[in-house]
Amino acid sequence: MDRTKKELCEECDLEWENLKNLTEKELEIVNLNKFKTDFKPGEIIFKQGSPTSNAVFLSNGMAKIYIEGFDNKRMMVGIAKPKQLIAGPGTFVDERHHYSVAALTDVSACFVKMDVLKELMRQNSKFAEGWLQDISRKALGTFYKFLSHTQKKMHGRLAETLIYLADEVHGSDNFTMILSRQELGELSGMAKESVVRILKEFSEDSIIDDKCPNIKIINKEKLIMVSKMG
Amino acid sequence: MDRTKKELCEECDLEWENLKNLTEKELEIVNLNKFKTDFKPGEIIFKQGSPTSNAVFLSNGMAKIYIEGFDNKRMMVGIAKPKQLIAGPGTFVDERHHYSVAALTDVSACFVKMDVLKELMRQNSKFAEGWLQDISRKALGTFYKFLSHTQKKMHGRLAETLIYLADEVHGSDNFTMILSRQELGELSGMAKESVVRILKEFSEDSIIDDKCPNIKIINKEKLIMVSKMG
DNA sequence: ATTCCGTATTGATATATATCAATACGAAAA
DNA sequence: TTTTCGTATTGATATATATCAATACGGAAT
Repeated sequence: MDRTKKELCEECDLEWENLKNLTEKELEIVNLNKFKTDFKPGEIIFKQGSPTSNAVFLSNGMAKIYIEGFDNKRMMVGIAKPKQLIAGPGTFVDERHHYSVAALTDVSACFVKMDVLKELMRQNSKFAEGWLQDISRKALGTFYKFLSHTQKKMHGRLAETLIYLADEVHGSDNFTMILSRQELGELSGMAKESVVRILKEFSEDSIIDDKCPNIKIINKEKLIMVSKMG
Repeated sequence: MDRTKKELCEECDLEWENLKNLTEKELEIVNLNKFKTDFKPGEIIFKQGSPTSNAVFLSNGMAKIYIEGFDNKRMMVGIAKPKQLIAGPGTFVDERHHYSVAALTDVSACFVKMDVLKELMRQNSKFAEGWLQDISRKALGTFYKFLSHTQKKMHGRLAETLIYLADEVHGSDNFTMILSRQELGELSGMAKESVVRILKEFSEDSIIDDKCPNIKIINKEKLIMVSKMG
């Protein structure tokens, strides 16, 4: 992590959808109160338990969002990409992060003072509503993930995870797997060995093509079928 | 359900904490746009998939909030009490309920037009912020429940559920169990038979005293211990 | 009081899944 | 090139938990 690099990053101004609800003047304030930092793979962007003093936007790269639970076990919540606000639900509750975020690839991140965003939220009701929408959408996502973890079996959950990676993260059925088997397990709620075995089954059934760091979904229909209660 | 009973219900004006952020005038608007309905145990207050046209506040009684998942299985999210806003995360996303709510006891509920609340949210930034806090707090709760379902074993989850019922729902270690074993299972993520067996163990270990509809937590320390990774 | 029906309880069994242990592989370092 | 080390893979086994089946219980209806 290189905190010396502190500069304006014009290129990520309008990344978060909700920033479009700000006026020129308000956006200016945001620009004056942000700074950029770079991270290498594996480096922690912020840590569970630390104060939510800044909101984070990735301008480049991907990061994993995860909770450090009991017994040193981790639960991965999802993968953060550019255009998203990363600021946990603790922001409006206890001003503490309730999960950690770590870079998966090279990452450029913009930090924006949370006080500034909160103040803008109070001034601009469109912005407030957008933020409500953002939080709601994420809560809903967590909800459904919770449901599938509770009710689906491993095959279904792993299929779901692959679909998530293809559709939501990479936007393609042919992508480079940036997660280790361990991490895939943390994301789909199973042991790494189970990930390996099921991935192998999917390969044998010609549902996916798993060439080391590259994953290609061959039979999406079947994968979707498995994900719905496989 | 008796929809003919439509009257102002003065007694529940200030129940939801966030309503305190409204002015007299704004509160007046809320009062003009609400109506009261009564429900009997088992009756559905609103159903998953239906439009979020109204926010609901209970002025009396308790209700279960649950998701109807795959394969007719249910997942109970929690128990709603008076003083709380019941309006799922769909409100700001797709204007659909993502869970159902059904009365567990006799219930009196106030329905308030969602459009009215949303408009007030746009006018009054304190109210908007309060709503953000409310949603965040709930999201955080879901988060931790998710974590414990993923990482704890049955004993820990059931202990946690009992603590939830005592502390959050009834405010006493001595309460009447309003949930069936089936429902207890839906709330703690296990089969009803498992609930029965573990409850019996807790009784044998003198952690609880289970006299049919009444539950008394005798050894809270031990129950807490079990809940933390039992 | 007797019947009836849903829920609770109990025991036996099946199944999903984690854990443990051993080995293989592949990239970085020497 | 060889060594080293973390990750991946595979197989064997243990364990948690669900499911199935039978019975018991308690309140509502007759």
